[in-house]
Amino acid sequence: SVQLEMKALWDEFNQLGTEMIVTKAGRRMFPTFQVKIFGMDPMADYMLLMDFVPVDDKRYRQSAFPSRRYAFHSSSWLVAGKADPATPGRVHYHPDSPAKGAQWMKQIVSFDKLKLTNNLLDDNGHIILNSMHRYQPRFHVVYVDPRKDSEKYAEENFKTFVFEETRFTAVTAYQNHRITQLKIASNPFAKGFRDCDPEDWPRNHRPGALPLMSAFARSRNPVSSPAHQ
Amino acid sequence: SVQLEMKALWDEFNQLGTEMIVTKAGRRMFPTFQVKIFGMDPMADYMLLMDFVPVDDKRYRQSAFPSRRYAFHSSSWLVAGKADPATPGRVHYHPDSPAKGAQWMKQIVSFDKLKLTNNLLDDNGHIILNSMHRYQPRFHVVYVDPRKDSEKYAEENFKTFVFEETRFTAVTAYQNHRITQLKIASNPFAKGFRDCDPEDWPRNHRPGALPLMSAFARSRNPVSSPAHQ
DNA sequence: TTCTTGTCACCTAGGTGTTAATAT
DNA sequence: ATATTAACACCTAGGTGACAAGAA
Repeated sequence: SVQLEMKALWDEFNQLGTEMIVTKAGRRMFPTFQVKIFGMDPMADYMLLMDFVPVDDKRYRQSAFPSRRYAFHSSSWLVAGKADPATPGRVHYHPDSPAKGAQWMKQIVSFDKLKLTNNLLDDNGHIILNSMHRYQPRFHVVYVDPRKDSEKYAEENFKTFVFEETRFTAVTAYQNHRITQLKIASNPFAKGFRDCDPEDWPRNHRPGALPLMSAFARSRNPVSSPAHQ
Repeated sequence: SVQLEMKALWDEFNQLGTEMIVTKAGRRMFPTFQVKIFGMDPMADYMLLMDFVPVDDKRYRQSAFPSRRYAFHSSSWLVAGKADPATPGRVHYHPDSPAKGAQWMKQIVSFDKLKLTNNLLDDNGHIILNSMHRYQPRFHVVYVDPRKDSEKYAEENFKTFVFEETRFTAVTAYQNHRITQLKIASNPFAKGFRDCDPEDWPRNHRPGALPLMSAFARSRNPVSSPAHQ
């Protein structure tokens, strides 16, 4: 079984409609996809990997609220048509693969080397996504079968885990200002953009104390809640 | 078979009498111990590890040249007596261990996570060394034998490689000023202490063009060559 | 009008030798 | 006199969103 780390944070993002930046060079996800794993055979070898599947066949666009000089986005999504042709469905192997079950289970497994790109010709092995489309990350565990005819057992040696709270829209620039503010508030690398107390975050952000960011986020973008569901 | 990377740099240090800093928190080696490996079974599992053995049973000290106000060291070593009691002979496993032969061979194997400490009570798993003692790094390859009674074959599943040019004296502060200058000139993290042209190093430092540093090093410490052999 | 790109200041994270103070 | 320690400025390396300019 698999447990998603930082679930509280994922939930908070998901509530606003998570967005992930894609760039030509590749951009990490935030939050990072991290899991705790239970119930492996400690002595057996496993490969861990992720892929991303489209949530629907829609292309999104920002609604045409009168935005003064393009400074504000409306933070609500409209369907803009059918999805663009699917991108090459790449897969990201966790760089420690293959490794023993004991190794995977003894600490949190973090996919912090995974990067998202919108460059169809990327040759860095990054995950290629279409901007303005929604995606569902998937996590796969593959048991490395020592038997000679292991291909025959491919089905049973394979297990997939999906956490719906990790869904996101790929974007080249943030659309929902509250997403931006939550990223700034919770990602240590964005600390330079914080203008609130240097306290309270992420120090006090522990499982159980969930909606810490709400008040702060509310004070920024006056536009109401997103319509991503 | 195993090939030492950056051999030219190691030779240059060894010629002056290599010194490695040890600290309580742990200090990396420079140069980093890196090797290219050939002739493994691509499909078999191997563990890679390093340890450090005393070169002799001597304790060293700086000679008592009249040094004005402790500003200069003499850069020559005297035997100060018998070695201190041996430290716990720790071992450093390359963090990618175990891995397949194919994985180890496809790129340079770097021990850049290895740290040296003089703290006998260290609990970070660092290599514990006695300051003012000389050490020989050793590199070991262990074949992970899939057989049930693999312990019986421990001898033949084990291979050790020693590069004498990687010998060094553990120190808490540099003793030979020419070693300091060569570290500053060749270690990117010490760039802040360079006062020469920002060119020429390490850009031009390629195997085949060896004594690039000699002129620069010569111009600093007037004291003659070391006596570490 | 909407979306994308490249550059930038500002961070995190951590590896350097220096230096002054302290320990032996 | 010699050896060790801890704080420090200055680097490498690379992850942030902001912003202005460009593209569609």
